Amino acid sequence: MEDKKKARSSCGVALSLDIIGDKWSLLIIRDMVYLGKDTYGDLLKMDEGIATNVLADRLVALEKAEIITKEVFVGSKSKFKYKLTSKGIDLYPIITEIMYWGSKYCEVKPEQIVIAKMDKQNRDAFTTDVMHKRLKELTDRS
Amino acid sequence: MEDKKKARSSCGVALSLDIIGDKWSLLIIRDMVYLGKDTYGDLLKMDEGIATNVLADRLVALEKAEIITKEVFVGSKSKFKYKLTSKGIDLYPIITEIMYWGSKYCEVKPEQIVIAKMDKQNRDAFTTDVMHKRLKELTDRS
DNA sequence: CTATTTACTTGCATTTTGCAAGTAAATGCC
DNA sequence: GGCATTTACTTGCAAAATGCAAGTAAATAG
Repeated sequence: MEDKKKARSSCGVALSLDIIGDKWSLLIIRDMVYLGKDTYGDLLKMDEGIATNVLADRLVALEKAEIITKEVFVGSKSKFKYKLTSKGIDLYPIITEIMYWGSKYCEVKPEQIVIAKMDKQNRDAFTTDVMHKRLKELTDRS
Repeated sequence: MEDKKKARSSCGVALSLDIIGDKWSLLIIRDMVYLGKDTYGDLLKMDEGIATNVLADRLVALEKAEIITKEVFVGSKSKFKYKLTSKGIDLYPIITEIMYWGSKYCEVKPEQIVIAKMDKQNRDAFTTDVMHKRLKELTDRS
């Protein structure tokens, strides 16, 4: 029953990384917030090829951390819908900064170079837009 | 000799996480950019208690990724100095966003709550200041 | 009522991390 | 010069996280 590991320290960076500092969590959040994915099946199809057991495991962990919620689809019993909480949506600025760094220093696909060329103000506006969209979905039908 | 794993995809987020998406890299960078640490010994003393072999391993990986450089101390042969490159310093905005999220949602130490209460403009200014300081050190004596 | 979809679980190999101890060159001190 | 200490690691082994292939089980579709 007990499974929360003890934190490494009380630094905000370390505490955050204890939750999302693994190989997959942020990629799951990325697809949810940016592409709007909300089912196990869709997330499983992500470009990077996450293993079935790892995805299942991460979804449980993210739910425990209150970053996502899980609910059954209306009018269905075998489909589940995963949704970001506001805590989860708030991870998007982190993802944006990571993407920006990547588009500056790694060989990313062409579309992302557009982001790299934006100035900070435009990037921030873009980020805020995506977050507002998700936050709206969240509050519209709660 | 060959040890570069193939990338999971060409997404900037995934490419970045292939480099810095482990339990320790960003904590090492944090101490270097924020606390100015530059030796193996100092980094080993970080609050979170990194293992000696893991630190050694990460330093090699970060050097290969051109995020840090390693050089001998002037006037010494048994001390090495690790320095961030500009690519490494550019990771700081990511760390700032992670710290901000942590200070908003985790139980961080009191000092960091100050950061959480700043508005975005002030946080960005703070981040830029720290980066400028490190960049200056880097260019002053290259 | 059979086939397919959806969301997983299970078992096992590989990789990464954690922990304790050991090493080895350089330096400090008398 | 010689011995303790500092500095920066390496080594060996245990535990945890990830990767891969296959299997399962309830619900839905036709």
